[in-house]
Amino acid sequence: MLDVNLIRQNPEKVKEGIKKKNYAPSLVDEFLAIDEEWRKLTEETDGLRAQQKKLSEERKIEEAKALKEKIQSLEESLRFTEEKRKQILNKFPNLPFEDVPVGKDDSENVVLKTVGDLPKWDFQPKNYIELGKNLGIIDTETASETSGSRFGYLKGGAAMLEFALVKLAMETAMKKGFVPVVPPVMIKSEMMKAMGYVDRREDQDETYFLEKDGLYLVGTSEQSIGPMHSGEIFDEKDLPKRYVGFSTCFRREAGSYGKDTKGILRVHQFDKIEMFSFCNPENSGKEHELILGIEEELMQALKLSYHVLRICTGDLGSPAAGKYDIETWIPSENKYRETHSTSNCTDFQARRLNIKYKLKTQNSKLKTDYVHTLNGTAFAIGRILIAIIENYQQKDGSILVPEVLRGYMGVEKIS
RNA sequence: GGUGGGGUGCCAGAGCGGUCGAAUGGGUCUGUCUUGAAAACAGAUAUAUCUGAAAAGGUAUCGUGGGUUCGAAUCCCACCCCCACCGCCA
Repeated sequence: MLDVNLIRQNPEKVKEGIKKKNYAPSLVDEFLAIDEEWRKLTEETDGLRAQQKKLSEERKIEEAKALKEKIQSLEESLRFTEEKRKQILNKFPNLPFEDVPVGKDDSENVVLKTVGDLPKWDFQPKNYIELGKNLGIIDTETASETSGSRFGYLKGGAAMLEFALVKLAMETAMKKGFVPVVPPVMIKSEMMKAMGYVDRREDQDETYFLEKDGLYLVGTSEQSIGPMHSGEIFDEKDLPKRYVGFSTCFRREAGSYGKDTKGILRVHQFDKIEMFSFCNPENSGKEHELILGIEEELMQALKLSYHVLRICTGDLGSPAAGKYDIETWIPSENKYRETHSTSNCTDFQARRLNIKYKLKTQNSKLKTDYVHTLNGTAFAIGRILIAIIENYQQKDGSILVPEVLRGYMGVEKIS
């Protein structure tokens, strides 16, 4: 949610910001109009209520009675207007930081740096689907029988790789003060809304909703970690609050028919380790760098080639003000593909979740302000598995286990 | 799934139709006292929103949403959540 006062006082700036994110600037005018109406109604209703209260206290029951109907009808239109106002306000995306490159979509993201060498082979490398099938560690055919398209079984070495990756990611993040969490994967709709993922039709189509229970399946553990502190006020000294969550993630992939239909790159269900941080607004820039740093550390530990992208305004998504992606080299596609993403959502989610912190002002008075929230992928299992399998393949079709994972795996090779 | 109990401010806990934004205790903060601290004493201590330059004032908030009433923390309805026990279950 955006700060109402920002829209009122700085409509041009807000227009400019949302336009960069491909939202219609007219949203601002729409809001200002309804806001004006809402204020008028509020003032009127409050005045009448004050009158009624006074009469009531003086036991002028008849006179108070006369006001009742008027107030009730005013309250009704106030409720209606309020609801509409809220709806419009919720349509606003977070504003991008000034230094985010302006662009219409993912084609205009900017490569910040490229790290690691591309693998070289003296044989014809295979893609992970073939490798995984031959080794019997990835099975999408059986999965399509049991569950339909875009599902997969990870077996044997692939399953063991997952657990090794989880352990590595958890341990790495824990060293930086992240508390490990296994969160619920079903959350209430109000929490999903607060995280800013179901405001628009397109977003709704992406999530699974359990009608009978009124619960959403999370698309990332960010959605259930954010609400952990909903309604809380932190002491300044308790920030940052860092979590690293492991959870299964569910995505309908409704808008991606025909895209990446084979294999496990784009599936309805995968496991992911996700970092999440609640922090002092002053430090959110630094915190973002920290999270990106951990992602890179993990990539370097796996010795995979990757590059870091600064995501442009048009590709940011609703809650983020700034975002980096890491794309990892996928030999069979001869290109880098997205494996990690980290966003600074500033106070956008905190406003709706109502998460604040107490700070001392200069004259040592206490006041509260919203925290900033950030999230970032440690490992998205399916995708990082693909990268490992392809980049570490051997001539005989076996997969060398990356050195850092051998201790967890107990083997050097998957064959 | 069943039965019973319950959700009140930072915490504990009273209130069960008006004078209640809410007793009392604890905590926290400020001041007095003190070389310093403790103790004692005095005072302060919610949030949101509207009007206003400000001072100030209005309104709303006792799990959530409706309703009854001139008036609701208090009565009614629905929902959510928590606790205990029973059943089922990894």
